[in-house]
Amino acid sequence: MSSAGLPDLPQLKARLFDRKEEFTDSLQDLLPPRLQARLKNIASELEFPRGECDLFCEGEDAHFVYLVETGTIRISRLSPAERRQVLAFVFSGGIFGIPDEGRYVNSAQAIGPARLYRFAWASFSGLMQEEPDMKSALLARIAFDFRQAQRRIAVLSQQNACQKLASFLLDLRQYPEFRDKRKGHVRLSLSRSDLGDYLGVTPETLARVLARMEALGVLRRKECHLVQIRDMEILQQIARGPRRALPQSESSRTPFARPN
Amino acid sequence: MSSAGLPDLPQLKARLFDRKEEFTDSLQDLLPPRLQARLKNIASELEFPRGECDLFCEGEDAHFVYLVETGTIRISRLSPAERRQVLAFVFSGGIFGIPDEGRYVNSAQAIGPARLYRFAWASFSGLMQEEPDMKSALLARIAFDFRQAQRRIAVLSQQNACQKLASFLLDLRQYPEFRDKRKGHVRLSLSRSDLGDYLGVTPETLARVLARMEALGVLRRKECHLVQIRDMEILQQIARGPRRALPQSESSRTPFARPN
DNA sequence: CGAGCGTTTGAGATAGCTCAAGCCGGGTGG
DNA sequence: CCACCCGGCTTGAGCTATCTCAAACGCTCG
Repeated sequence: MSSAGLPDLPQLKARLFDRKEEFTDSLQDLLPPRLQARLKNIASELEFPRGECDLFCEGEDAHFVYLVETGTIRISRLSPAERRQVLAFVFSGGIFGIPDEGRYVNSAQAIGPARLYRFAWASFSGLMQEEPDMKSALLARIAFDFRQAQRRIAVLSQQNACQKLASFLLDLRQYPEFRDKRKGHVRLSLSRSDLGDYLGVTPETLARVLARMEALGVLRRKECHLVQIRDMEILQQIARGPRRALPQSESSRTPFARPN
Repeated sequence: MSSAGLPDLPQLKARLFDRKEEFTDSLQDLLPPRLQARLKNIASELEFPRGECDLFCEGEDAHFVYLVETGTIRISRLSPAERRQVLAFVFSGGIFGIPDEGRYVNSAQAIGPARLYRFAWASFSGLMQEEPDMKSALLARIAFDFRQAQRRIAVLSQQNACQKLASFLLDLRQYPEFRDKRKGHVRLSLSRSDLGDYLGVTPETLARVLARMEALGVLRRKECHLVQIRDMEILQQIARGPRRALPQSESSRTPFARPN
């Protein structure tokens, strides 16, 4: 779009609480066909079956970068207290595995079936040196990921469990792979603990929050990995509302911040 | 360093809980002298007095990018519930104000005296198009910021108030501008609410946590913006420890997770 | 010297954690 | 085909860290 200057950087599409409907920022889409081809040239294609598959672990020497074609990749890190933090889920078009001083700083697993492109880091960075547009595309993508991370910072540190879940569900709707055929249905192809570790909440709390939302009529659990959003309006109100309602007064604004 | 491929990307130096002693990732340091000069050519220099100064607000049209020479910049965002989240503090060598679709997504204020370089976005991105190394440096810096954000995600969602404060203090030691002349002294040039909004904790809790740490002999409050670290060892243990100690058992591991 | 802001301390309320038990569904073996 | 078992999910009960509101304190600047 932006005619002058960088024709690539300003493509990013994430705002804090105002999500957009379309939401693609896949690396490929940022590249002209010629570069897509060059990229494919140095790629090897990987296919993963159902079930979890480790791709790499934090601390390992990093030889490859990955690009997601289909599926969901879990990027996580282990705290010294043995607790896992899920930093992000990477979907179609996302890139991951960029080294820091030659090593991976995070771990990555495919959860469920996935198709990936894998690039040797040497060829990948060589290609970037030859092709400035390649570098720009990566820059745009990382800037996008950075903004996503900033949104997560805000969500994690300000929102209560309900709000976090609501935010997550609203985020998911951006990704076509999660929308079920029937309108309003969202497929959670994640275990509760994956989701809990992502939202900074225990699986038990997650279950309770789901139950409460169901009681409120906001959603319905069809199977434990399929939920039907029944009231998008309220879901959004929940995500936007205050963490805690005013203790002794009307609960008019959000019917959720004070659940009892 | 890295001879083959990208001579710039792998320079990043942040690991999750294992901080390094030196910690510079300033944009300038990533540039050869020639480019530093070109950059300075398109810069205008800004000087701010003591006290808070707004640089820009989220939502505004973005015309400038900023580079910090000295001082501390607070990058923040307002949630729909009127609550401020401090996303980051930017120190010397940091860059901020990169637009998303032509707009700022965050707000920025100088807290305390500061010197900045300001670039018109058009010239800045033009320079990046001409000079691939410029683009690489920006890429490296944003990748660095991204990793910082990931660390913050882990800290915010796993750590309790004590741990967050401990982590913050340990982080600060990386930045020379915060080390007081006397060894072990750290100058908090931030208000308690700034720090609280950064750590996702109320100012009251922050005060209590400081008091507890003082009682434990980990640190001492000299003035309310100057603390002396008295036991670095324990401070690190606190930051690494579990969020909550095992309810009924020895408190041998960390003397802090269960404070009473 | 007083006003006013930022910090600290106190008291009570509460959301989310931990531990523990029940539940449900899918896969396996008889 | 059924019974069983196992892992993941849910529900329950109690506990605690942190929040909220409110008051005391103490600098700093008129």
